[in-house]
Amino acid sequence: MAKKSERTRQRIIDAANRLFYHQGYHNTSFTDVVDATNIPRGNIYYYFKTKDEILIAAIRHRTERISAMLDDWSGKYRTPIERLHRFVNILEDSADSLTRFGCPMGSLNIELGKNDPALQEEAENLFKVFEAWLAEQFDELGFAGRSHELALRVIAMGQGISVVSHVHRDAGFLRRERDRMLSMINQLVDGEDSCL
Amino acid sequence: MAKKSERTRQRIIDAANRLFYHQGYHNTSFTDVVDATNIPRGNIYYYFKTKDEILIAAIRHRTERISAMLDDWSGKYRTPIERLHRFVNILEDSADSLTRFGCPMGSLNIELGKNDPALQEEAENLFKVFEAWLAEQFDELGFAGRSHELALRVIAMGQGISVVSHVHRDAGFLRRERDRMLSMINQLVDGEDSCL
DNA sequence: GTCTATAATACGATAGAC
DNA sequence: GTCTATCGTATTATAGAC
Repeated sequence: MAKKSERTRQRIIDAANRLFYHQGYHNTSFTDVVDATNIPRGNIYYYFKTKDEILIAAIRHRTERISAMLDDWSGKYRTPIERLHRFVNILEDSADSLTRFGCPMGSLNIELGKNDPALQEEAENLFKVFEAWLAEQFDELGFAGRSHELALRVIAMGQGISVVSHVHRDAGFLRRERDRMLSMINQLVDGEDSCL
Repeated sequence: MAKKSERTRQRIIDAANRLFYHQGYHNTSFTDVVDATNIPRGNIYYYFKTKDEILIAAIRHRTERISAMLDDWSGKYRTPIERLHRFVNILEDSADSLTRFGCPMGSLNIELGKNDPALQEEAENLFKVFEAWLAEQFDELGFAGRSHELALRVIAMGQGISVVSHVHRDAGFLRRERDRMLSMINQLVDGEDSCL
């Protein structure tokens, strides 16, 4: 079992990640993290020198979790098409939170991109991990020449769907568009003109 | 000519709109507005009782400007297809700022949607105005049954493109995807299967 | 209507006892 | 390593002179 100090550190990161997602980074205060964890201020400062450091640790933790998830999917699903379907079904798995709070990585990047270039660069990795994995799948499907382009397009579709469903609090739109994305992927694999 | 007090009020709204777009609402302080306008604090509070009131006035002003722009386009362009092309070309007109700061209405809605429901409802109108206008164009094209669905989809595509180009600071992606959107609209009008 | 001074509080961060 | 008390500053907002 991990040391207690490691678990404390992780509790801070988990609470911060949730707060930054639900409230936004600049709208979340240090006191919010204290209250959410019941860990005293000074103790949190023992683990992280600044609020920015908490954010960076939170982003890195998210990135690692996503990497692990994608590795798992690469092992669990044998064909690229199954993997792409699994990816698109994130929209279903997270329909409620996407509708309420937007996409965690999209909303964070947009907030940080405005005025915090160093932090946004860290958050950009969340996208890069997904995009590299998606591009692998398109490579395997024989779209080597434009696999990255297809990956970006799939990500952009997911982002657009998340934004609109969030703006209107409309999970129905999200689910309808998810179904469309699944069809488009099927069409691409079947060699039809698929709009992707 | 408008009264001086009206012009002062408008100067506050314009500066706030710019700051909220470039820095985000919660990351913009009252002092930022003071510094940007050179209008003393007390004077700004004479026009707006709270920071939230400045935001609401700024959103309403944006909404009115968009409405006026769309009315102008409805008069200036005679066919729905020309109007849809004009809409998509926003991506070209604003390529630089979209890449640097994201979409003004998308990023604002995402920020406010997290924790400020009353303010987000106001910001949602920015989307509704665009969507109603787009739906009119699809109605005129003979897609009456699904004109709102098509409008939402066009908006979602624009949002997704904006997010991805902002995240990677990649105006090239934005321009390539804009071209694709124009083709998709042409295909839709030509009766081809267009993915829209 | 215009502007300065300042109140009241929230913020990120530190000092130092234990 | 843990925790409390507090510093210095930035924040939104107000009071009140002009």
